[in-house]
Formats: sequence, structure tokens, C-alpha cells
Amino acid sequence: MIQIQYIRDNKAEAISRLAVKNFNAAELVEQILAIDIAKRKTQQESEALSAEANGVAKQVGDLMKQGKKTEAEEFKSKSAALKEKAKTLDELLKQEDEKLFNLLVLLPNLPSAKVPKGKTPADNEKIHEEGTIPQLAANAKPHWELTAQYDIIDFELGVKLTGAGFPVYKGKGARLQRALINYFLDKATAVGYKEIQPPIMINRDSGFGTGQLPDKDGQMYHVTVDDLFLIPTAEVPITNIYRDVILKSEQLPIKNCGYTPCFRREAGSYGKDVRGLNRLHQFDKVEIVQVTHPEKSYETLEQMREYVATLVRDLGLPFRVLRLCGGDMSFASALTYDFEVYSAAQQKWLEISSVSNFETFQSNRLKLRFRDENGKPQPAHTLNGSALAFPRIMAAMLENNQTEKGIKIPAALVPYTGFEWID
RNA sequence: GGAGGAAUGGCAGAGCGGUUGAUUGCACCUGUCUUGAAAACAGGCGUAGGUGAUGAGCCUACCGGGGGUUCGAAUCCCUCUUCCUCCGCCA
Repeated sequence: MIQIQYIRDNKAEAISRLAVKNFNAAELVEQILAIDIAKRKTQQESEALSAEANGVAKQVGDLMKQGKKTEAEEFKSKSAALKEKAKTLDELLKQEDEKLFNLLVLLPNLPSAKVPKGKTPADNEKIHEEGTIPQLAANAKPHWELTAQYDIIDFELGVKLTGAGFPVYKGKGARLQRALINYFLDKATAVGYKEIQPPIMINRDSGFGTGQLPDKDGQMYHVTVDDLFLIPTAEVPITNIYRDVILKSEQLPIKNCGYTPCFRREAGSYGKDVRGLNRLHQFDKVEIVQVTHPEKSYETLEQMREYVATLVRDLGLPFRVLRLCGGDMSFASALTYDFEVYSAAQQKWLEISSVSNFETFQSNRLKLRFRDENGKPQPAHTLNGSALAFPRIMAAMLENNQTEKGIKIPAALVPYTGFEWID
């Protein structure tokens, strides 16, 4: 969430920056500032009354000590009257506070200066492309045919057990999945990320902290009896570790990683884009999360981008990196890079990672702060990225590496799979 | 699931209706002393909001969360959460 102080001081700038995200903030900002003024006025009046009442109550105490009961009674009723007045004001203050908060959370994060203008994915800026797109034989198959042919992922069985979008990995498919978990975690820990194994259900406070709640609750699976949510990404629990925490500056940067299954309802998305592994309700992912000093976050973002690039490169997959335009960015992000791999049989680019800097947007919600040089708490910056999301990596690997004699496992993974071919 | 007990500042631990934002110890910071360090001594050391110049100062709120009683609550009552002990069940 954006800090009210920023909006007070930089109204015009806030509006124009949000316009890059195609968000028309003018009216909302006006409402926010109006309520902010009203709220502060109420607060001042209420606090003045409280101060007076506190003074009177103290006098009651003093008089009681001196045994002047009659006089004390006088002050008692005076204090009671003050309290009555303050109560009404407090009621109003509470309402105004809530109203302000409810409006404030409607504002998306401000995009950084580098974010290109644009409305659709077509406006994203391609900043990098590497690897060669394999020329497949004419009879090359999409991954959902390959998985059936080699009996490594069973979509129908998943439908039987659970429903569409919950595939069952079998045999070498399951082993390959397990290899990816270990491979990506080993890579991440080797460059200094601490491995975390978090709960895969989270409460409302956590959902709010990283920005999934209140607005995107429909995208998460909700365990209603306990009011818990299945995580859509490990980002949620791993970042919420630092909710309500004031870090020492020497603790920064914090680098965490974690493997978890991820659950997404993906309500309303059907059709050919969701075929096979392209879009699932449950999938596996290794996530990297960092908490940094505000001055270091963009440097860190580039490091994370380069790290993710090494992962894709080592798997031998052709990929490209996009800087997302304002219209395609998430609500909470200030700058996002998407990684896409080319899935040669489907002949399309599939998103396999998203690396973002949230600046203080999540920190403000989380109350995640660090003590600066002067010992004062101020919000830290949070970042995260997929490193990587498995299903589409799997799809591209299966399709791009298919041969007459089977599917070739990338050399980097062989120590983890224990086999070179799926055949 | 049942029965008890507890939750106070970074940690430990007082306070159980009236200058208590909160005794004290440890940790931490500054100063004196010292060639330097330790020790000793002196002082400082929470968060948020408001006001003010994003200073000093002042005001308000916060002793697990929420609500209540009272002129006044960390202190009394209700409720929720978490932890501990005992019983039951169980991977």
C-alpha cells in the first residue's frame, strides 16, 4: 500500500505515475485526501478531550488522597461528561480511519520510472533473448501427447482424483519433478539463499501482507471451516515471515528460497491456453525472496534476473526476458521482468518466471521495517521471483528435447534424475 | 477434545485500581577514566499517530488481540488467540 504521506506531498505525481498502469487515480486520490483531512481534524479534537479528561482524572486521584471527597465528586462528573463527548468522536474517528484505509488499499503500487507505457502483453518490452529454437521433425508432438505416450503425467487420472488441472506425475515424470525440486533448491542455496519450508496454508493477515487479500481472494482456494487459504505461491508465507518485524540493518539483505506446491483457482480461464501443463490449479515452484535496503533493491532485482537466466540457460531452453508494461504488471509490483521459454511443438512462448521489485508496497502492509543509519525504523524493500515454476519448464523440455529414441534429459539434471532418457 | 495455569519493552523479570510508558537486571549506545581494552562510574536506550520544519518540544494511543466496568486499568470482568502442565486420541 502506498503511504498516505506520499500522497499528501506528491498528489500530482502519484496520479501521473499511476496513469502508466492505466489506473485513473484522480478521483480516488481526491477522496483519500478529503477523508485524511477530516480524520486528522477529528483526531485532534478527540485527543484534546482525552488530554483534558486525563488531567481531571488525575485531580480526582489527588483529591481522594487528601480526603476531599465532595470536591472529588465534582471532578468525577466533569470527567464523565468529557468522556461522553470523546466517545462520540472516537466512533467517528474509527469510521474515518476505516474509510481511509479501504480507499488506500485500492491504489496499486506506483510503477518505477523504467516501466514502459502500454495496455496489453503486446506492449511489453523485450530486453533479452537467447538460445536457439530447435527445429523439430514434422511429426513432433505437443507435450500432452508425449506425457501420455511415455506415461509420465496423467491428466485424466487427476480429473478422477480431484478435477481438471490437478495432474498425476508417474514414474519418470514424478522422478523428474523431484529432480527439479532438488536441482533448483541446490542452485539457490549455492548462491546464498536460505532454504525455507513454509506452511502451504496461510491466514488472512498473511494474505493481506503480500497483497492477495482483500481483492484477489477469489483466486485462492479457501478452507472455509478454518478460514485459511492455500498458498498461490511460496512468496506469501516466506515474505510474511517478516510481518511486524523491525530488522537490524546488518541483517539486510535477507535471501530466502523455498519449494512449495502452489494452488490457483484460475477462475474463468479455459480453452487451448490451458491445455496440458500450460495452466494448472496445482503446480510446483521454487521461489526466491529478498528483503533489501531501499537503495539496493534495483541492483538486487538485476541480480535476481541474472540468476534466473542462468537457471534457464543451464537447462538449455531458448528464452526471452520481458520488462512488463504498466498494463500487464501486477497490482503490487513496481517493476517486473517476465521470463518465457519457447515450447517448440506448441510453437509458443510460455511464462516460467516473474521477477519483481515491490519497493515498499508490501512492506507498508506487512509493517516490515529496518533500522536505518540513524536508528529510525523505515520500510525495507521486498522482491521475489520464480526460480522456477515447473510445469511449463517441463512442457518446453519435453517438447524441445523429443527425438526418435525418446526425450533427452538436460545434462544438468541427469545427476538428479538418475536417467538420461525418458523412453 | 476435556481440566487447570500463563501471556509485560531485545531478553529475563517486578508491578495486581491512582504522576506506571511502566521497578530492576542483562544486552545495547554515549561520556568519564585508560596508550588501548576490560572493570568502575554517569547518562541514554520502545512503537505508532497528531502537532511542529520529516528539528526540539508537546499531546494521544499501545503491557497477546478485541470488548466491558470505573472519574481513573498493565492491574477487575467477558471473549478470542497462543504457550505450558495433566488426561484422552493420533501420524
